[in-house]
Amino acid sequence: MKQPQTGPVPAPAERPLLTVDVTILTLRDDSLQALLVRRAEPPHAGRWALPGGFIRPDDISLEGAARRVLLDKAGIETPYLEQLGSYGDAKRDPRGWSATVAYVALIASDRLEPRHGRNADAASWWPIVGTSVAPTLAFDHARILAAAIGRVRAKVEYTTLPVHLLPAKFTLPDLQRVYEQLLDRKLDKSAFRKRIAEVDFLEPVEGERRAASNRPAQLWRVKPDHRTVFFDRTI
Amino acid sequence: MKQPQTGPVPAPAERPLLTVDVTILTLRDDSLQALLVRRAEPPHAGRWALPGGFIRPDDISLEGAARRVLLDKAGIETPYLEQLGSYGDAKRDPRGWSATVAYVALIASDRLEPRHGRNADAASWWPIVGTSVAPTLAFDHARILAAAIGRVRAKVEYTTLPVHLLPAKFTLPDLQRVYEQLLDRKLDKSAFRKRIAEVDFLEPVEGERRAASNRPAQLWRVKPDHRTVFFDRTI
DNA sequence: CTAAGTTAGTTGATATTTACAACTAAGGCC
DNA sequence: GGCCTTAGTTGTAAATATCAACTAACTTAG
Repeated sequence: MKQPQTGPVPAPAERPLLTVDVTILTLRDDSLQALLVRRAEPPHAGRWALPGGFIRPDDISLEGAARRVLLDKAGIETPYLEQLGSYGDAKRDPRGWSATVAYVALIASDRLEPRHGRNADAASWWPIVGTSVAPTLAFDHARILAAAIGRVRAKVEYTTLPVHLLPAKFTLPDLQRVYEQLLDRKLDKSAFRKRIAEVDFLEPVEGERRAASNRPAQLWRVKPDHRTVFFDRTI
Repeated sequence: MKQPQTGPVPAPAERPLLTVDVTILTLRDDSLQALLVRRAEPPHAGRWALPGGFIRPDDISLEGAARRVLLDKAGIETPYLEQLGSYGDAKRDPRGWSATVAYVALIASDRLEPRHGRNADAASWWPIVGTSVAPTLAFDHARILAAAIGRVRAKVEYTTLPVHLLPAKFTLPDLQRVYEQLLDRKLDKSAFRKRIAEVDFLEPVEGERRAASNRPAQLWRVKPDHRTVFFDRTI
């Protein structure tokens, strides 16, 4: 009666717990920040944690569950969402064998709701310092957060991902500043613009420019069908 | 009684099924091949599938479960193993809400056991054509396999990952041939050697050379503490 | 109304890297 | 010993990156 592929279906009581946890990042006050929620119940009651939750029978998919969590905990809809990886072992949750599917989400600060979903009081934004955040996090969330930061920083080097941290319309100097903040180094203006032009994912917002007490800058938006594109070289 | 972080622990019967599935790749007969097992039991009885299995209470971690599956199904121990991603939704398995954590494994063909573990008769190697394999696979395994191939091909461009498809000792022309096979294009010899030298992850096996009816080539091995390294540029 | 200050956007000169091919090296084979 | 083959290195032209200077377009001060 052997079943080479998977073995028999495990009894319900032997099934591990399965959750999703989301690292939501935004740029506020010139720093990268993550949304954390304070846990009300044990385990780790009182500790800050990544917004997350158990997979429920009415979720349509893992990504759907991540979107549900994002909407419940932060009132945030349809940001950039990418799967980071899964973390699971017998010990990470005292309630039993537990696995979590971690996601990274990016959102422009102008798209944040004034009130963060239904649990606004328990949620707040924390600046990222290095690869972590000031408070001690619940479970293995510090490790997950560090991996999320690492993923984002790595992708900044060779993709257009940072556009998701900007409003719908932005200037090229805006975009360059975001790259520079995330990479923590200065970029050459002409080389930067050449890369952006090469991958051809932006279109000018005709007639609109951002005025200040200097030469106004052209406004751009991402082309309608845009997905994150990769540069031939690093930025 | 609200629990902002995760909600109440779901009743055992509401917990999704959780599996690991592994795409094991090797280079045999000058082609990239994946190990598949034939399913004996429903669902999808008779179909070929990625080796996989349910997470069991005695597994120590997700990666541990992937290693167990690899050992059970293919008699393969400690190859290169990397998490690919997770796939889960309400419909992918008729038995209920199901998620799988997918892994990619690479192994040198000289490390394959003559008999593939305990279910040798039900397991066999299939050449990769494009991004898939000849038989129709069970569940969503075709999609997972395609993602695994894509991941490996992408990483070949900018990492030392292909060393894991070679025996412990190999020559630089051997290594270049592996890169060329995976990338499906010719590489420049001097540029290739420059990249390899830059990242400095190989050491010569002193005194040993591979003889043929021509100039013998230096044998190399990866340095003891080696992990996959990234090139500054593409290979 | 003009000059100064500031940031946007472009251009060009120089240094570095890449691509390509030719070259030398070292073995077996006849 | 000459020839064939593959290993490994070197050199040169073309492409690309780097760096800084330049022009452009606005506001504000006087």
